[in-house]
Amino acid sequence: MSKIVASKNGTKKDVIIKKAASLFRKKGFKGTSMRELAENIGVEASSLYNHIGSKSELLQHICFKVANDFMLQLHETEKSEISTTLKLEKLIRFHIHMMMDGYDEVFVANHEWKQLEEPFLSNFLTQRKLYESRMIELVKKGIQQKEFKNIHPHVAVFTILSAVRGLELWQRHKKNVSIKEIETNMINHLLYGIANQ
Amino acid sequence: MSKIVASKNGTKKDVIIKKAASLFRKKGFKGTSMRELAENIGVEASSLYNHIGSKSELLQHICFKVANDFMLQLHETEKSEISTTLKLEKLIRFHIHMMMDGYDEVFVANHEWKQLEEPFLSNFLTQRKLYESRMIELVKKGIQQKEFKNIHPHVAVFTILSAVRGLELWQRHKKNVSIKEIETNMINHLLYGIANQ
DNA sequence: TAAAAAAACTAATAAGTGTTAGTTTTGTGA
DNA sequence: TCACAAAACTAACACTTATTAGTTTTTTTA
Repeated sequence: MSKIVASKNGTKKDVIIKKAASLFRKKGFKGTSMRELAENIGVEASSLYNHIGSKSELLQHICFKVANDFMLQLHETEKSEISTTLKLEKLIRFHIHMMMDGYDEVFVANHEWKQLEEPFLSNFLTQRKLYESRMIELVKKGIQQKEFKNIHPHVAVFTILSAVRGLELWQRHKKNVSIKEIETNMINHLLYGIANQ
Repeated sequence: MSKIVASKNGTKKDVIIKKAASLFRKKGFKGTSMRELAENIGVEASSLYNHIGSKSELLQHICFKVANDFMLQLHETEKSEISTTLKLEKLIRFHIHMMMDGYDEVFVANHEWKQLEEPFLSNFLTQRKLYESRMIELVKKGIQQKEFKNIHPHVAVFTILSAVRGLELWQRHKKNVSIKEIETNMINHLLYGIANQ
C-alpha cells in the first residue's frame, strides 16, 4: 500500500527503529508484534523485512545506541578539567537531557534489555557494569578530595542513577514543570539534600 | 505427576502467585508462558487452572497486593504524630523494606502493570496517582513548616520515589553492603545531600 | 473402606507469533 | 520509454500461546 517515508536525515530502517522504540516503550518488546509495528507504519509485516533483519535486531540497535551515547559522554567528562562535583553535575545533566530527548530509546534500554539474546545480553550488562564502576570511582575521588561527605560511593551512585531514571515518571506530567526547573531542583536535591540544617 | 505443595501458611494459589512473581520479574509477564510457570512448579500447564482463573489474574493479584500495602502504610504514617521530616523518613524506610522483603512483587508492580487489562489498568493508575499526590502534600507541609528547603515538591517526591525504586539495582550486588547501611546512606543522601557545604 | 472432592493428567482448540517464498507494484536512471 | 532495482504485496510455514474438555489419579472425609 503506502510506502515507508524516509525522513530527511535517516534511512527507512531508521523510521522503523524509531517507531519500534515508541511501541516497545508503550507495550514492551514481547508485547509488540511485528504486525502491530507494521500497521503503525502503514505497511504489511513482511515488508519490514526488506529493511531489517529481525525483530531482535531492532531491540539490539536501540539498546546499544543508548549505551554508546552514555559511554561517550562519560569518557568526555572524565577527561575534562573541572572539579569532581562539576563532573558529577555534568553527568547528571546529560542523563536528564538524554531522558528528555531520547525518551523512548532510553526507556527501552532501561527496561527491555532483558529480552536481548546472547551474546548481546552479556555484552550489554558488561558495558553497564563498567559505566557504574567508573561513576563510583568518580565519587570516591570526590570523597578523597573532601568535595563530598564521607558517604558510601556505591549507594550514592545508585541513588543518583535511579533518581535520574525516574524522569521517566515525568513524561506523564510534563505540562506544568519546565525541564530547566526539574534539572535545577534535581541537582540540588541529589547534591545538597532537601532538609534545612 | 507431582502435586503442588502448599506451604504452611498459604494456599496452593499462593504458591503459584509467588512463583509467577519470580518469573514475571525475571522474564516479564509476556515473556513468561503458563507452560513455563507450570514446569517451574512441577506440574502441567492445564493443572494450574484448577487453582487460578487466568494468567491475567496472577498479574492483577500481584500488582494490587503491592499497591494496597503501600497505601496502608501511607495512611498510617499520615495519622502518626511525628514531624514531617520523620514521616518522610518513615515512608522511605518502608519503601526500602518492601523492596527487600517483597522484591519480586514490587518489581513486577513497578514494571509490568502496563500489561494489566481494563478496568484494572485504570484502577491501578488512579491509585498510584493518589499515592503520589499525597506524598506531594506531605512535602508541601514540610516546606511550610520550614523543615524543608524551598524545593519543588513534585520534583522532590519523584526524585525520592525513583531513588528508592532503584534499590532494584541492588539485588544484583547485595553481597558487600548491608540493608542497614544502604538505608542510612540513602536517607542521608535524599534528605541532606552528599556535597560538603 | 467406600464415597466425594480435589487436583492431576492427556489431548485438542483457536488464535497469534516471527519469518520466508514468490509475485506484483512502484520508483529511478539511461 | 524501457530495464533494473527497491519495496511493497499475498500466502503460507512451523511454532507457540492461553485456555478448555474430558478423564484419571490422588487425597480427604465419613
